Amino acid sequence: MELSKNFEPAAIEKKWTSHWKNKNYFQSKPDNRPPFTVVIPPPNVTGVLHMGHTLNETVQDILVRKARMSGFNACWVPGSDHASIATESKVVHMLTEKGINKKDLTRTEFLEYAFEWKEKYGGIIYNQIERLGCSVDWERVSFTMDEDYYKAVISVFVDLYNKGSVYRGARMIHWDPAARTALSDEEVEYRDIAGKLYYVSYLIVDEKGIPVTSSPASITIATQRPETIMGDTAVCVNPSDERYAHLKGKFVMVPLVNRKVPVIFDEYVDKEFGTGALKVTPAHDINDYNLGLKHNLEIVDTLNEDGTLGEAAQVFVGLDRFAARKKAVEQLIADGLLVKEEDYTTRIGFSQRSQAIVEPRISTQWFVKMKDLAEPALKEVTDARIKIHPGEKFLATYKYWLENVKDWCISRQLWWGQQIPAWYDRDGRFEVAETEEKAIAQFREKYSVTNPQLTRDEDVLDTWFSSWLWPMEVFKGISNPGNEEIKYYYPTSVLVTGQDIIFFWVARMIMAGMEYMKEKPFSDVYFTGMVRDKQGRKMSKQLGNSPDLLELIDKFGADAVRFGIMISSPAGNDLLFDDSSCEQGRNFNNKIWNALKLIKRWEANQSEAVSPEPGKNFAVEWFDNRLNEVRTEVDRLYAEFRLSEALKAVYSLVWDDFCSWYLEWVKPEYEKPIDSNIYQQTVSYFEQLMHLLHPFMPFISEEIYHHLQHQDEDLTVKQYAAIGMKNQNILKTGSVLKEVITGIRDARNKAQLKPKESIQLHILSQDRPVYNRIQSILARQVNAEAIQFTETPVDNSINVVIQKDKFFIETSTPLDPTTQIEQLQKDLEYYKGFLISVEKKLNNERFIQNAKPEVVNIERNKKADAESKIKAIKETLENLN
RNA sequence: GGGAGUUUAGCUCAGUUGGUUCAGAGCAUCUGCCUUACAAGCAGAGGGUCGGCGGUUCGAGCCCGUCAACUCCCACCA
Repeated sequence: MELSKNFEPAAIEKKWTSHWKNKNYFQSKPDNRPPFTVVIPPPNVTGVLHMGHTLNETVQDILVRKARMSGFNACWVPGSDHASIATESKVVHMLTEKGINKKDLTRTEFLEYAFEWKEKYGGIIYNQIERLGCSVDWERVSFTMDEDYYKAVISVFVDLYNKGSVYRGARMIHWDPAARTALSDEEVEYRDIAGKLYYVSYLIVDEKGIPVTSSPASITIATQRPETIMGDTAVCVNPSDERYAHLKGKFVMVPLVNRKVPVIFDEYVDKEFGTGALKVTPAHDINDYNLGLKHNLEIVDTLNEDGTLGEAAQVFVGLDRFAARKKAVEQLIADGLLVKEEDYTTRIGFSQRSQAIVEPRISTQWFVKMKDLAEPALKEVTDARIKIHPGEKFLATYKYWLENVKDWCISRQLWWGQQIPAWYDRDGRFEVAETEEKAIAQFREKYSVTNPQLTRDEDVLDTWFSSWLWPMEVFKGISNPGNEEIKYYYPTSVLVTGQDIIFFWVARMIMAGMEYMKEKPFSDVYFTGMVRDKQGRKMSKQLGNSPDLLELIDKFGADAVRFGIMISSPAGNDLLFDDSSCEQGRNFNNKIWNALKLIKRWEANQSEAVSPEPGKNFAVEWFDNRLNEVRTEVDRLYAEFRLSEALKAVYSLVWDDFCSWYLEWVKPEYEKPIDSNIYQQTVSYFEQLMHLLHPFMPFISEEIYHHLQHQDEDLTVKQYAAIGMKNQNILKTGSVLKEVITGIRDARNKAQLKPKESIQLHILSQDRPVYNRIQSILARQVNAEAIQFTETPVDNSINVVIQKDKFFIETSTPLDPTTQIEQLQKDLEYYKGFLISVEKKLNNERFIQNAKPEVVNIERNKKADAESKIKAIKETLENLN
C-alpha cells in the first residue's frame, strides 16, 4: 500500500471513531476489574464548546485512556447541563428574534421550545466531544433534566426540606432585573466602575415635621444612588460623632418626596467616610437592610422587578433606575439640595449570565442552610481524602469559602428547570411534597381541609441544585439508591474542571455526596486554568478570539489540536493558546507518519544476517533502555497530574531519541537490506511508542499501530506491559555517543566542511572498549571513512575535546586553525574559572566539616575532571600552535 | 480591606529535600544543508546578574525578611 506524503487526519479520525464505537470499547459495565470513573463536567446546552472545554475534555480523555490501558474498567460518563438561567435567556432571545414574546406563551409551550433548543445544542456539543476523540460511554449520556434526574432533584429538595435544611423566607437577595430572577451570591460578579458620589442636603425637622430653627438647619449625606432616596427611611450617624450630637431625637425630610424620617445612631457608620452621615434605604442595600432590622425601620421598596421605579417611589414612576438617577440629580439641583458631586470608583455587582447590574432586593425565596452541609465537605478535603491538584493553590480558597459559607438562594423566577415542589392554598399556607397528590394528602392531614385548592410554586431551582448531584445521579444513586452501578462506580476517580466553579459546583458536589452517599464523590480534583489568547486576554465572543473547535480540527486534525492545547498547559495555571501550537502538533503527526514510511520501506527488504553489525545491536539495546527510562518518568508525571510534561517527554522520546538518533543509527545503507532482527525490534519500539502516545493522540497512534502489526489488535484497549529494567551503563554510553557525534558535527560545521565530505577520525581515549562498541555508528553519523585509535596527537587535523577524550579530524580540505584555537581558549577559560571555584570550596575548612561526605566527594571528582579536561585542552592547543 | 499566586532566554514554561557542568526545555532567531522517511524537514549555534534590595549558610534560582510589578479569589464602607 502506498502511503500518502503527509498524514491526512480527516478520514483516519472518522474511521477509528466508528470502529471504536462499533466495538463498544468505551462502554463500561461493572466487572471484576477496579473501576476508573470520570463524570464529565456537563457543558451547558447554551451553545458550543469553547477552548476551555477542549482543554478539560482532553485532560479527561488522557486520564481515562491511560487508565483503560492500565487494567482499569474505565467509565467516562458524558452529558450536559440544562443551565437554567443561561439557557432560558438564550431561548427567550431566540423567541424574541422570531417575534414571539415569552409572556404570550404558556409554561408548557415555552418548555417545548426550550427542549427543542436543548436537542439542537446538546447534539452539537456531543458531536464536538466525539470529534475530539473523547472515549466516553455514549450509552450513558445524562442530562440534568432527564426524567429520573428531575425526580432525583425533587426528592432531594423534599428531603432537605423535611430535614429543615431547606426553608422559605423573605431575605435580601441579589436580583437580576434583566432576567427578572433571584440569583445566588456566587452568580454575581463584581467589577470596578467609575461612578459619582452625590452629596445631598436633608432638612432637619422636629417630631412634628417643623424645620429646626437652630443652626445647622440641614445635614449632608453622600450617596451613589440618588434614585433610591425615595426609599429612605432613616438617616444614620455614628453615636460618638460630636458633629451630629445635636441630632438626637430629631428627624429629617427626605428630598424629592418630603417624607419625615428619623435620625438614628449606629456604630456601623464610618465617621471618616463622606460626611459621616448615611441615608438608610433598607429595601435597596444589604447594609441598610441590616440597619433597618436592627432599628426596626420601615421598608419602602421603590423598584419594580424589571428595574424601573414603582408606585412606592412616588416620583419618576416607570422610569428605568438609571434614567431615574439622572432625573433625581436634576431635581435635586433644581431644589438646591445637591451640595456637590465627586468622582468615585466602586465595585458593582453584575449578573453572571445577563450582565445586568444586580439589585439588592427583599424577596421571598427558597434557601438551603449551608453550615451543616459544609462541615463534612470541609473535613473531607482538609483530611486529604479528597486531593486537590494543584493543592497548595486552591486548598486555602476552598477552606475559606466553606468556613464562611452563607445560605444558598436556590429559587429562580424562571420556567426552564426543576419546578419547586411546593403547593400553596388560598390562605397562603404551603406544603412541600414530591407530587401534588402527596401535597393534598398533607394538607388534609395537617389542616383538616377536605378539598384544598392548591397551586404549585411557579419557580424553578438553581441549576447547581441539580448538578451538585451529578456524580451520584448519573448512576441513579438518588433515584435508585444502592443499585449495582452506584455501588461499583462511586466514588468516582478524578474530577477535571475549571477553577472558576470551585464554589458553584465542586464544593457543593462534595456536600451532596457526603449527605446522600456518606462518601466523597471523587478522590482527586484536577483544576485546569483558564484558556486565554496569545496576548493573555480572556477568550470571548466580543473579541472574536475564541477559535471554533471544529474548524481547528478540520485544519490541523484532532490529535494536533489535543497536542496543541496540552503542550502549553501547566497544571492550574492559565494557558495562552495559539494556533501555532496546533501546527506543532500537526508537524509531529507528519514526523511520525514519515517514520512509518521509512520503516515500511525496510519491511520488504530484510535479511537474516549471520552476525549483525555490533554497533547496530548497541542502538537496539540502548533504545530499549531509553524507552524504559522515559516510561518510568511518564508514569511518575501521570501520578502527579503533570500531563503537559508527560506529553513533552513522549514528544521528545519519539522525535529526538527515536527518529533523530535511533532510526539513523540502525538505518541500513542505501538500498541495502536491514537485518531482520533489528527490523522486528524497531517495529516493536515503534508500537510501544504509539502505545505510550495513545492517550494524548489516539487517532494517529491507532493508525500507525495497525500499519505495524498484523494481528488486527486495537491499540485503544491494549494493556501496558510492565516496564523493564534500565541499564545505566548503556544509557550513559548512549549519552556519550550523542555528545561525541554532536561535538564532531559542530567541529565540521565550524571548519565549513561540506556534509558530503568524508573525514578520517582519530580517537585518543583511555576508554577504548566504549568506543569499540559505538564506533561503527559514530563513523556513519559524522561521515568518517575510518576510525582509528591513536596514542599521540595527529598533526594537521581539527582538534575536538569531549569529556576527557580527544578527537582528531583529518580532512583533505586545508585547515585554518584560528577558529578552533579561539574556541579551545574559550573553553579553557571556562574550565579554569570552574576549577578555581571548586578549589575554593575544597580549601574551605568549614565546607569540608559541614557538608555531607558525598557532596565533598563530588566536589573532589569535579576537581579531578576539570584538571584532566584542562590538561587535554592545553595539550591540544600546544599541538595546534 | 483581607488572602492566595506569579515574576528564570525574545515568547511559553521546567527546575523535586539548598550541593554533580545548574542556570534547562520547547517555540522563535541565526548559520549550513533540496543528504535517499520527513523543507510542516535535517545538522549545528547564539541567547538569561533566575524581579530589586537585605539576611541565614561553607554554599541560595531554591530558605527568611522587605520592596516592586502583574494575576486571581474573598469582603456590606454609603
